[in-house]
Amino acid sequence: MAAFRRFNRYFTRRIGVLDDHYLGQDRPLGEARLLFEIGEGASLRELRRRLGLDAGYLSRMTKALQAQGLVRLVVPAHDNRLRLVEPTPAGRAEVAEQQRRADALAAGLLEGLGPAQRAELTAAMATAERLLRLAGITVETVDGASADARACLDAYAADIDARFPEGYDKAALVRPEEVTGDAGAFLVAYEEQRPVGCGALRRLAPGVGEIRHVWVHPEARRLGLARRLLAGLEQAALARGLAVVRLDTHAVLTEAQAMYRACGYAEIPRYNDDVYGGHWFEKRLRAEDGA
Amino acid sequence: MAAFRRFNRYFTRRIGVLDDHYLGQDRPLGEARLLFEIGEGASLRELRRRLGLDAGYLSRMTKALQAQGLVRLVVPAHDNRLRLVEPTPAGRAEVAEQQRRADALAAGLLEGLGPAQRAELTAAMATAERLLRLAGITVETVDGASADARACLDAYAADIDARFPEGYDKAALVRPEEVTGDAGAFLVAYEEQRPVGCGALRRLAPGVGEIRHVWVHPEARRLGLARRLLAGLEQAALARGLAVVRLDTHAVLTEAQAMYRACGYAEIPRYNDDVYGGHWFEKRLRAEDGA
DNA sequence: GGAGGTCTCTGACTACAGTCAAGGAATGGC
DNA sequence: GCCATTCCTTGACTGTAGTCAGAGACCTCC
Repeated sequence: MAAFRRFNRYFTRRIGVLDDHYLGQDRPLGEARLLFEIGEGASLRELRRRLGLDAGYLSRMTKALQAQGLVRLVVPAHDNRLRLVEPTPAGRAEVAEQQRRADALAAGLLEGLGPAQRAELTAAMATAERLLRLAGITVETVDGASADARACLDAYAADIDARFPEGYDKAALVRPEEVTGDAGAFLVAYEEQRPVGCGALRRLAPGVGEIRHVWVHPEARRLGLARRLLAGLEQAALARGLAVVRLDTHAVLTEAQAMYRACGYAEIPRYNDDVYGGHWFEKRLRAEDGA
Repeated sequence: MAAFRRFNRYFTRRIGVLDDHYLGQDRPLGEARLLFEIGEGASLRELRRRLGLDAGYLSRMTKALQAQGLVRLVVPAHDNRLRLVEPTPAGRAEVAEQQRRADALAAGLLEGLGPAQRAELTAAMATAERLLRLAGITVETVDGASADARACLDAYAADIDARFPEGYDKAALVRPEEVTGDAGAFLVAYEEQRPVGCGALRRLAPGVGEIRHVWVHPEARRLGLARRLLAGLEQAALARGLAVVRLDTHAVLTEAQAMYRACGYAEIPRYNDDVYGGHWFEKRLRAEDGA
């Protein structure tokens, strides 16, 4: 804990401040950040949400960037209230220059290290980033019909539709009422208010639950999030008096199968007529599981 | 490199900004930082140097803190121009509250992690900090009579005086002219403009140099800095046509002996009449050493 | 006993970051 | 067709950070 705070202080002082300062250089920091966030184009609404800025403040900064010839404002056809901000060639060049400067700064910071030390540093940072991200993700029970739940399921369906040789029919997804209240549960994992994973639990038979649709956003994989979702679903099952949970996976999802085995699931014979099923698993839950 | 920048961005956004923001809370960030830096008391001059602030700005902020009853200004007896800033009990309480808040924030960030994951995170951060610090340290050749060189040698002498059972007589230190120009070299390692280590090279005989006074500040140990200093001295020796370097160490400095062996030094018979010598080492240099 | 330098304080600024409220234009639901 | 809502813009502010120049008190060195 003390070590954590120590690192934070040291790192912020050495890198954080510098980074921002050099990035802006000849331009107010707010504008530089905004320009960077615009990227290849974004709506003002989106930028306001993402950066948490006041509408008036954002409007003015955007105008300033426009006056400098760095961005263009266009009105989208489908909604005349909105404004899309797009970088001009000059704006793109400016961002590239920002990146170049930041890279040069980073290179300068690493100058004193040999290749082996750099590799060690990179590995340590990757580990720290992975764990910090995982620490920042919260798993919440939401209504199966909520927008976030539907968005996750849509992404899940699109994801496996691309991976299954036979595709995936969205009609096979759980219905909201199956995962609500006593019947079951729907969990969504949030990273900085953005849903990045989900999992569903439904009642299969008395005392037996089924786990379905465990999914993690591609950008949030390899953090250990699927295990957290699984543990949360197991806890939800126990809370509903379901001492046994089952699930099936498609034959192509080999990593998923490995994870279920590692989490105490044992392969069992086919228990349903799911057309996508290739492997069936079961786990008997005890109170300490999913804690 | 990309990973490095990625981590910087992520970390700054997640931790750095928050940290500062929460720290200040009901007080301008500048004042909060200043109060923290004052610690148990400091002179305005010192604070100005350390924080890189404008004299007028600092004066005003200090006055503001004084008006809030958080610090006291006293004039030191030895120089009436200076002002010492000391925290009042209320100021101390304020800093403690800052710390408490920052700790709570950090604890909140780590909440989602189990003990094993926390340990992994802490280890990764310690590694990253060690390497970043090492990367930020520069080794420079300075005049043996310079203030920094003398400060390092004084610290070195005090250090080993405490460790040698028989104490240490400063008369045994190299004289500035022995480590100047063609005769030898004096290296000082700087971390953020502060000298944190040194090493001396002098000519012992034609083609033979002697390395002396390799020292690292207690707060900069275990970074691998002694090896860098040693490599720098070897390079300096080669540049002066000294293909062989020797050195001696006291019997109690066992870590130093291990380091010399690891760096290619072989123990040899006594080659001088140094009263502090307990082990004598030699290394034949090749062009690639010390590069 | 100056002369030159150091240290602090004060006044007068500037720029950036951010907030609040009013209002116009457009949209969507009824 | 109306009304509430959304989205953006504009004007009027506030507070913080930071700079610059001048002046007074004091110190050190010669």
